[in-house]
Amino acid sequence: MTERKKTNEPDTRTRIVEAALETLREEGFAGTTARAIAARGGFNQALIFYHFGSVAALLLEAFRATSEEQVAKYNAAAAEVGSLSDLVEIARRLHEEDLESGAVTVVTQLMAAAASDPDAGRAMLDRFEGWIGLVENALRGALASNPLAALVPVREAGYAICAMFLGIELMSRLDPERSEADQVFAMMSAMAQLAQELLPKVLPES
Amino acid sequence: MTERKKTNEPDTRTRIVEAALETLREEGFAGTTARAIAARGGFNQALIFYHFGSVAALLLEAFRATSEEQVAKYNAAAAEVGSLSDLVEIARRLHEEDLESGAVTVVTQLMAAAASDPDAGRAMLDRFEGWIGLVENALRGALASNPLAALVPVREAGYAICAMFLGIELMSRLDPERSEADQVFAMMSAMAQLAQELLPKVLPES
DNA sequence: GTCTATAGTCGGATAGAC
DNA sequence: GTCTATCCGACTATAGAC
Repeated sequence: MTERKKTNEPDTRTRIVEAALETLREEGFAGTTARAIAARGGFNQALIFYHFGSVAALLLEAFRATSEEQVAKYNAAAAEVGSLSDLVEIARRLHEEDLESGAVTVVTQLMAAAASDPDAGRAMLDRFEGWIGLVENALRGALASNPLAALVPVREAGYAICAMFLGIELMSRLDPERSEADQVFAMMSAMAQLAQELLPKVLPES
Repeated sequence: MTERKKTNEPDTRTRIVEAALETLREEGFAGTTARAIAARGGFNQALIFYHFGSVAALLLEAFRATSEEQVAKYNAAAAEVGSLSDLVEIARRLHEEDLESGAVTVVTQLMAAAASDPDAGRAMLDRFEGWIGLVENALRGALASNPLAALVPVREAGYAICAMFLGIELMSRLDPERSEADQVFAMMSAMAQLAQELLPKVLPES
């Protein structure tokens, strides 16, 4: 990795990665060309090939960077999860922040694009493992004081929750004004509340 | 609509729509060009523009066609749903059939592509309403004999289930060999079973 | 490391013959 | 309705000056 100077200016690689993410978010995968990225970031198109070799390699690196950043950010929050309600609340907050940052939108765009390229698909899945693990951890915390813990396979549930989150993001972006994500999170919050109240009555402590 | 001849040969519009869906499934959105569609279907590229005006218009029409077909097909099954377990089983079957047909993969590809085009996004969302309604109906059937019915808002739950399904499809396509969809459906089946056994004990009949 | 310029390819779309 | 031929713009990627 290149040394970071003590200036406020990010180095070129970082600027390129950030412009790539921004383009992916605003223009979608199909609109994320070397020219579009360079125009958005205000640098020369040829720099992308000098620094990353190809647009595809840049996008993979950009996904790695944003995944690491986001997972680190939410892992702290996940460690504090003590109930299903907490878990829903984190998900809600992540969604809300994504309306601005588009970090998850970037994931759905890259996943859809990688669906027809086995190598890219495998690479994406490897990197997405961090997200699933994040949810698994949060889920373990959420179930710690719940008799349901013995009955819910955390891996599968984490996978399913990630899937739902991606799907909500995909649908919400189609027409943000008609997004029903808020109501969905409210519903899940109510369900979590219900599960916490009712389950102890019917399940014995393990 | 053009009259259907009494031959086994589908008319040209149909052939084009089918080639477009096949291309979308095999090559992804980025690879779905007029030339690729024509090559796959064995017809002339110019026919796409003669019959549909543009590639984008063709894809929208293709989505309409496949959605209507799939929703009609599964609406019959949805009407028979009498429990949460039935609902999970339908979802599992749809997923299994999608491994072959790719009908849902097409939806995720078109949704991701439409994310950066507000007009296309709204059109996609309108047409996706049929899928949400399908799940809503199945859910009503699943909850009919369950005290949970009074507590679960069917619209939100239907939306969430659709989202999860799309997400599972998106993730599964990245590397079909590493797909965890089967385990996820098994987990949901167990949860449905559990809900059916336990909830009546703790919720009064409404 | 960053720039300009350009080669080479592929895409949407149309004109016009049949 | 279907074909051939083609225009033209946009793309990735590279060569080479600075």
